[in-house]
Amino acid sequence: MTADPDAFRSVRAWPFEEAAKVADRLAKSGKEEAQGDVLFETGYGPSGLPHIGTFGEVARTTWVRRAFERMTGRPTRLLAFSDDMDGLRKVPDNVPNKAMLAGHLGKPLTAIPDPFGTHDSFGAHNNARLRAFLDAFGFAYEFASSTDYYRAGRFDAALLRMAALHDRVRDVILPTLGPERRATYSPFLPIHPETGVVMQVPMEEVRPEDDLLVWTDPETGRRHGTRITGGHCKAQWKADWALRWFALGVDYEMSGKDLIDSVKLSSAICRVLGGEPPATFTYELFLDEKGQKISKSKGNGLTIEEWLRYAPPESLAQFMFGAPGRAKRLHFDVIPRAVDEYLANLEKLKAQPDPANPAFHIHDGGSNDPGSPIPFAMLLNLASVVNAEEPGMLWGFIRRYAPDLTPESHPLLARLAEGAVAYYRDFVLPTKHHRAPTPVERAALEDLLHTLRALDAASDAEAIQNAVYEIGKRHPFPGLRDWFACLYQVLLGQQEGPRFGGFVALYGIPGTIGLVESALARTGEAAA
RNA sequence: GAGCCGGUAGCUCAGUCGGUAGAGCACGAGACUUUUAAUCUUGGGGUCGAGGGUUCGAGUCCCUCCCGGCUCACCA
Repeated sequence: MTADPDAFRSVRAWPFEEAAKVADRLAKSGKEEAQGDVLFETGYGPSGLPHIGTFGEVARTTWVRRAFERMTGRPTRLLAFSDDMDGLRKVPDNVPNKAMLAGHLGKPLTAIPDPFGTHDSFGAHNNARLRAFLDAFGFAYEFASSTDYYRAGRFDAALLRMAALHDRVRDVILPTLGPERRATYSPFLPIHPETGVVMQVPMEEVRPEDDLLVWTDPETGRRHGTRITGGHCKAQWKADWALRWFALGVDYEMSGKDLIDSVKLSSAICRVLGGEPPATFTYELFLDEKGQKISKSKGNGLTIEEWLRYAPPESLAQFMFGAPGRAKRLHFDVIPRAVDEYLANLEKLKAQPDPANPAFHIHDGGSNDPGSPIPFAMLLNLASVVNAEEPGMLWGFIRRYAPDLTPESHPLLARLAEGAVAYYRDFVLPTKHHRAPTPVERAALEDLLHTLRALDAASDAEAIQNAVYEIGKRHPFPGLRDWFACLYQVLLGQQEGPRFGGFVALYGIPGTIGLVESALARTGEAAA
């Protein structure tokens, strides 16, 4: 597609609307020609490991970034910024060596040994996890470590400027704090020269001309002088965000609605420093199936591993694309719908590259993926009907439906078949109830057992079906329907089922014999 | 207290530029048949949360209110 700014401006898709915001901001601020790359940022807290929200934020930011490139033709960068210099507040639950970590509370994550023992520091470990996560999805980004940036002096000029404007920055922040914090608050957090702890103490003197902060350790009563620059102090969170925006010239950053106040405050600080805050975007948080908020400690909601167990990442991207400004329920039940929406959009994309199509963004403009001619919902249904234990059973039916489909020709379909089997195994199978046979049914099943053992292993579905049908007629069932209902309820544990001969042919005669044997061995209440 | 999002069929939701209210599921009826359905056809079901405004015309735009959910007011 040729870059035609006005055409893309009118596209009814939120990434283009966001891209227009970025373009307008650049035009207004006069940065249009001044600097080169337009900078998009996503930020990461120190303690959190990458999760499903991380995927959403990076995917969404990437879509805005690409839309902006199409709209303006300008080069961009995506900075994945890790706030790894932040002090460790509490020992996380999900790590080894908790006692060791407890001895390092308050220190920057990059100054704490790695509890996993695989990296130079806890911060480095978390950073590696983040990068591996982003790489696994093929995101294009540039990683940034806060510690590295501070130490390399990339914030020095901005820090000195913030020191020179110390009172004005405080004036912006203080009204938002409670009276207790207000008394001691400083946007500067010096690193203790002896303990290495990130200190939250009042500044007695802020002397940018001497590159010096003066403060007192409340524990020892000793006064310290700490350099402002060179990584000897860091900025408190909201000031830190503003400092970063100002120093790096961040043009776009999105965040959850829990950070609305922080965005406002950091924007105000950024302006005090003399910068223009980035174009920002607030997305809604996700809820679980009951409408409760997703909380890692509660364990509700859905992890990204769980989603990918049942469906490919494109379907998760489809989910993340839809209505970011709306609170959406994120649980297992939304997966089939997201998959089928994605499949439909993929087909539309292949027919015509429409920038309003979510798949256009997910595939950065186009795709020649053969997709899946079979909807995921149908595969799930099929998996349940045939009691699918592995994808090959689904493929037996798929080939009958469309002989030219193979896992090789349609890898996405193959992935969906695997997901459907997993979904069936995890959600449908546990609810199945194999009832015990009645005396009449027991006799018929024994008859079936002998018949199956006598059958030629190469018998086709029709021959098996006829044999099963004859057994039903030999025994005193009120109707043949009851014989087949017995087969489904006793053997498969479900109310309905596939044509039985076809099922046996696919499932195998030995396997079916096993089902009958275990059903006959089962004791317990017979159905009335 | 401040802010964000929502309220449309029994359920989950879609509804584009303001132009005669839609889908899926569920439910009802029918067709097909060696029991079945990855089959087909079809039906019923709506105060679009309430009120006002703009308009020839409002689910849609504006204002007020009600209800529900969430977030922030300590830290990041």
